[in-house]
Formats: sequence, C-alpha cells, structure tokens
Amino acid sequence: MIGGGLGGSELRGQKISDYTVRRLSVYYRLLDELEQQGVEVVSSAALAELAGTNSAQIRKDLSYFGTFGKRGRGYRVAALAKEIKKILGLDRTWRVVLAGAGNLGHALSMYHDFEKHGFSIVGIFDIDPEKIGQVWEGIRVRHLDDCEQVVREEKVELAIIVTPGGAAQEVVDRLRAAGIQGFLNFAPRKLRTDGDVQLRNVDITIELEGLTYALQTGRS
Amino acid sequence: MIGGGLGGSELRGQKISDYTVRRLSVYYRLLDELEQQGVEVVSSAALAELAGTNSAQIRKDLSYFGTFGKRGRGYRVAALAKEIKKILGLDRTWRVVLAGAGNLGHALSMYHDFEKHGFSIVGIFDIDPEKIGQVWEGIRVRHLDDCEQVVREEKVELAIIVTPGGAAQEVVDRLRAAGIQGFLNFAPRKLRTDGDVQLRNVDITIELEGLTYALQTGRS
DNA sequence: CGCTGTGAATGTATTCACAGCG
DNA sequence: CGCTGTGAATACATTCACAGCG
Repeated sequence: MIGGGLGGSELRGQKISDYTVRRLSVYYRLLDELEQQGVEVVSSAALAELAGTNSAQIRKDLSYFGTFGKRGRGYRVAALAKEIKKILGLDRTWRVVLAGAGNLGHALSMYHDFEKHGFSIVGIFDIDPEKIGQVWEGIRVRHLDDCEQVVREEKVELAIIVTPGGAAQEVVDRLRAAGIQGFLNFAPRKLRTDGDVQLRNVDITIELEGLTYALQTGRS
Repeated sequence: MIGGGLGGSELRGQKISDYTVRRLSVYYRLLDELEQQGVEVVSSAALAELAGTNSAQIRKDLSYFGTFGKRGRGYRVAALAKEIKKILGLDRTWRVVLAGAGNLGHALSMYHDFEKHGFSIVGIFDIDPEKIGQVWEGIRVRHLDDCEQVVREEKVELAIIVTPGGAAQEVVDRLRAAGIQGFLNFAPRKLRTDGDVQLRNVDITIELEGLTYALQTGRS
C-alpha cells in the first residue's frame, strides 16, 4: 500500500484492512447526515447507494466489529453512528499540532472541519522568527524547540506535517521523540519512522498524476 | 476503492490498477532524485529499498508498460525516468484551475511544487465579490461565471476543488460542462460525475481518522 | 417476508521463484 | 554471475448467495 502506509491493524485476532477503516469513516459521515435529516433506520442497501458501494461490502465491514443490525429491518442510524464513532476512536477529542507555519499550515489552522470531527489544534510550530509569535485562530505560533514542552503539557498525540520537504524528516524525528504517535504528512517526502508510529501521506501531485495518467491513456 | 475512485484504466487490453499508477509516481520522484545525485544505473532491488516496497513489485509494475531494464545490470536512471514521465503523461504541461479562493485555495496557489511537476495554474474562481479581482501569484481571481470562457481559451483540463462542501457539486457540474475532464476534490463531499470524468478525492479528516483508529485499537 | 450476517466463491494485488539474457 | 521479466502461487479484498432471525 503506497501513499497510505498504515497496513492494517489487529482486532480480536483479525486484521482489519485500511480499506475497511476508510469506508467506516465514509459510513460515519453519511449516518451523521441521515441522522440530521431525521432518518431513523437505514438498510445496508440504502447506505451502500449513498456510499457508492454495495450492501455486502457494508455488512462485511461492520461484521468485523460486531452485529449492529436487525434482520428484516436494517440499522438504527443513531446507534450505528455511535458505534462507528467509538470504533474509529472519535468518541473523544484528539489533540493535534501543525508542524509548519507556511501557507498550507495557515489554511489548515482555519479549517474548522477538524473541530467538528473532534480534532483540536493546540499548537503550531515553525523555526522562522517572522512567524513565531503570530497568533492564528487563537493559537500562537511557537518555535519548534518548544515542541517537547507543548506535546507533554497538552498531551498531543497527532501531528500534521506541512513543512517544506527538506525539513520534514527532522521535524518528525523531533516530534516523535517528544512523544507523538500519529503523523499526517503533506510534505512530498518519504519519511522514515520507527515501528510504533502511525503515518499517512497525502501527496497532492501524486493525486494529480493519477488524473493525468488516466486522461492521457484515454486519448492517445 | 474508496477515497480514490478512479478504478483503473486500460492499456493494450490490460487493466492498470491505480496502485500501480501511484507507485509509478513514487518511482518517478526517486529516479529524479537519483539522477540529480548523478546515479546512472539502479537495480529494482535498490529502487525498492528507496520506495519502501520489494523488487518484484517494481519489475511487475514496469512490465505492464514495456521492458526497460538490462538483465544483469539494472535500469538506466535517466532513461527510465523519461519513460515513466511519458507513461504518466508528464511530458507536457497540464493546465489547471482552482475552484475556490478560500484559505486552501490560497495555499495551493502558492504551492510551487505544481510547476515543478508540470502543472500550471491558469485560473482561480470564486463567487465572493471580495475575492474577485484579487491577484494571487500573478493569477487573477475571477467569477465562476467566467469559467466557460477561461477553460475554453486556456484549454484547461484539470480542476482542483477547494470550495466549501455545499458548493462543490454545483461547481463541478459547471466546470464539467465547460469541458474539464479531471477533478481533484478536497471538499468533504461525495461528488457525482458522468462516466468520462476522472475524479480523485482527498479528505483530510478521513486520513486523520485512519490514524485515530490505529492508535486507539493499539492501546485500548 | 425483508433484511442481516457470514461462509464460500470470485476477483484482484502482491510475492515467489526461476528461466534466460547480457 | 547478476539481474530482469514473468508465469505460477499466494495473499488479500470484494462479491455472491443463502441460512436464519425478527
């Protein structure tokens, strides 16, 4: 699995694939939406239609974690949403820092979807004296040297890496040493981490290249 | 395939999977780097080490497109880079517009990695009168109503959607009608498109939830 | 009867292992 | 001899299809 790099974790002796976990996130969003619309019950077929998959996929995905439906009826929207929320670990707040106070960091600091999903940005780090001391959305930009202190005091568990490519590895090493366990990397670099760390990559140009490949072969 | 949504395209009657295409992008970056370091020849094993995969994977991926190596020697770095560049359609410039002049749009307009990879941003659209008329990195923010004209005149083929979720579907429909064939969607919405269109999604909170799932199950 | 939950079947991706060329 | 290119084998993900519960 490239571009992801998680590889699947264990539950009750079973391997849950990243594919399943991603889909659970999608189901969760849809259930949330249905709940807001006042829908009380949904069948796997109806949810599949919304998710762009098929009903067996949904039932199989859920079956790894328990049995949540009623035969002949379907799933109670609110209850299933709550279950998936718990499965994904979203029944609590996760504290996040941004590493890199560039444009992308700035954009993400203002991306309030994070809060809605239970992610709280509690720190922004950079090494540029021009940036340090600025306050973005109520969060002060601090020197990377302060990261050990902030991570410890604020019990930070996740970091989003939005540094330039050349700085990313060193920043991850320092944040890792400070105790951070999960990294979402936007820097266009392959990062090395030790075994216990969770790492996902988002590479915008790789996504664009997937489009150009498809468009080009379609026409040439 | 969720979160992606391409599904693989055809070549010489063979289906090339998105996984393979993604990896080609990775190989391409690494080869580029090796070339800059003056490395002339690389084996599949050495490249695999850098890419975080294994040598058979690399040879298999390449074999879908031709035979590029020399037995007993390996691959000529520059030549292979050039081949992959061609395969991915990167041997020319692709014109791109940004739909949405919010923070993320602003960040991406300044993300000069695009240019290095042959993507040229030729337009930015919004509907907010405050935004329209601003000039970002030499590109004027224009009203979405102008998109038909710009897409036609500038021969735009790709769009990056960075609107709020609620606006994304309408914007895609209009850009599609204007002739755009490939979309990279950052809006947290499942988008509907007709058959010929290429669409990839990047959902930051879904990536974060992959991390929280893994961290949570690891500990509880 | 309608729908879930799940083993079995299928389809797809990855890895093995080796023949064969340079 | 070293490494590629590739069929065969394996591992994994998805879909089928149906027994069984509400």
